[in-house]
Amino acid sequence: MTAEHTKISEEKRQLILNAAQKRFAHFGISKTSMEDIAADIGLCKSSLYYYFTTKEDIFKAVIAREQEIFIARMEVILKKPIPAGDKLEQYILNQLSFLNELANLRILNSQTIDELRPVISDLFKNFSHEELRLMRRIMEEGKSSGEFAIESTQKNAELLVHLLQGFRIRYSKHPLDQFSDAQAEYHRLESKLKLFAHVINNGIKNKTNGEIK
Amino acid sequence: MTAEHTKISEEKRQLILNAAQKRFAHFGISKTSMEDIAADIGLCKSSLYYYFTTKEDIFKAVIAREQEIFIARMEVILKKPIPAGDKLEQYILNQLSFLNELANLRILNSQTIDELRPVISDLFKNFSHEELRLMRRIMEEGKSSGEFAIESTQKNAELLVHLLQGFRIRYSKHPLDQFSDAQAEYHRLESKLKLFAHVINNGIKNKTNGEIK
DNA sequence: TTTAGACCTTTTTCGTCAAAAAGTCAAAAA
DNA sequence: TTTTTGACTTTTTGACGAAAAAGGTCTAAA
Repeated sequence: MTAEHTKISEEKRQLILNAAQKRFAHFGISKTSMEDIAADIGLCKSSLYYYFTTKEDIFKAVIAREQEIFIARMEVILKKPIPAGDKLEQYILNQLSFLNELANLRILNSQTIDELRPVISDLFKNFSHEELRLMRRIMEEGKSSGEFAIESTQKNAELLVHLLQGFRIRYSKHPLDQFSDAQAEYHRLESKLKLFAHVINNGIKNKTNGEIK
Repeated sequence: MTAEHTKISEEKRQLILNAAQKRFAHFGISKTSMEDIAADIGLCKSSLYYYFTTKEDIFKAVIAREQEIFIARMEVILKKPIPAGDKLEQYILNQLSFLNELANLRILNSQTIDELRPVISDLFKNFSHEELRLMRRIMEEGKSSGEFAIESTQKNAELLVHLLQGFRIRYSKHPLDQFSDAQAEYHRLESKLKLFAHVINNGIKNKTNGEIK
C-alpha cells in the first residue's frame, strides 16, 4: 500500500513539498540537500524516501503542484457567468501571481535548467497542454456566443498561450524583487497586462462593442 | 590614431567579425580561441588585438552588428509609403529571420549566458531601447493619421516590443533546426506571426476598417 | 504505517599541476 | 604611418585523485 492513500500521509507529503519549495526558492535545487529538507520538518533524511522516490521527484511535485494551483484558479474563472472577453482578461491578469511564484522558485535560473532540462521540458509540455485546453475553451465560448469574431479557435488559443508564455519568460529574466522598487514594478506590469488584455479583446471581438482605451 | 579611421581597417574588422561569427555559431564562444579566428583569415593571433581590445569585445561587436542589421532593415520598412498597420505587420513578420540568426549564434545557450550575463544584458538593453524607438514611431504615425485608436503611444509600443521579445525567447528555447521538419516549423511560426499581426492590428485600429479573419 | 540509523554508491568538491588560451609589447614589414 | 608578427607574461582551463558530501537502500524498531 503506498503512502498517498492515507490522510496523514498526504498531509506530510504537503509538508515536505512546502519545506522543499522554501529551500529551493532560497538556495536553488542543487544547494538543497535531502537532509536540509528533512531537518526542516524534523524528520530523518531516509524518511523522505517513504514519500518520494527521488529528489527529482520532489522537485517535479513542487512544480506540478504550483501548476495545478494555477490551472485550478483558471478553472474557477472559466466557470463564472461572465462574458468570454472578461474571462480572457482575468486569465491574462492572473499571469502576475504565477510569474512571481515561478520566479521565486528559480526554475528559470539557467543552471537549474541545464541540470533538469528533460524533467522541466516534460512538465512544461504538460502544463502547456493544459493552458491550451483552457484557452481554447474561452475561445470557443466567445466564438459560439458571437462575442469573438475569430476563425480558428485552436490557432487563436495557441497564439495567446504562446504570447503569455513568452511574456512570462521575458519577465522572469528580470525578476521583480531584485533591483528597483518591487511594488512599483508590479503595478507597471499589471497595467501592461491590462493593456494587453484590452488590445487582444479589441482585436478578436465583434465590431458591435466599441469603447477604446 | 585608431584603426577604425581607415577604409582598409574597417574592412578587416568586418572580416574578423565574419570569421568569429562563424566560429561562435559552430562551436560556441568558449570553444572558439583567438588563434582559431586569426587562422581563419590568415592572421596572427596578436593582430586581432590591433582591431579589438578583448575577445569579449569581438563578441559584443558580432551581436551589435546583427542587431544593427535588424534595426536598419526595420528602418527601411518604416520609410515605406504604406499604412502604419502594414508597417506593424511587416515589423512583426521580420521577427522570423532575426530569430534564426540569434538562434544560430547560440546567444541563448544558457552556458553562454552565464558566462557573459552583464555583457549580454547591456547589449539587450540598448537594443531594446532601439526597438522601442522604432515601434513608437509606428504607433505615433498610426495615431496621428487616425489609423490607430490608441491612447498612449509609449505604452502600446512597450507592450508590443515586450510581447515580441518574449515570443523570440520562447521560440529560441525550442530551436527550429533541431527536431521536426524545419521547413514546416518555419511556416507554422510564420502563420502564427501573421495571426498575431492581424489580431493586434484589429485590436488597435479604428473601427472604420472592418474585415475579420 | 511510519521513522531512524547503519550502510553503500554516486556525485561534488577541492587542491594541484601542466597545458592552453588570453593578453602585452617592442620591433619588423608594408 | 599603418599593420603585422613573434616572443613574452598572465590568466584560465582541464585532468587527476583524494576526501567530503549527498543520494539512495535496507532492516529493525516504534
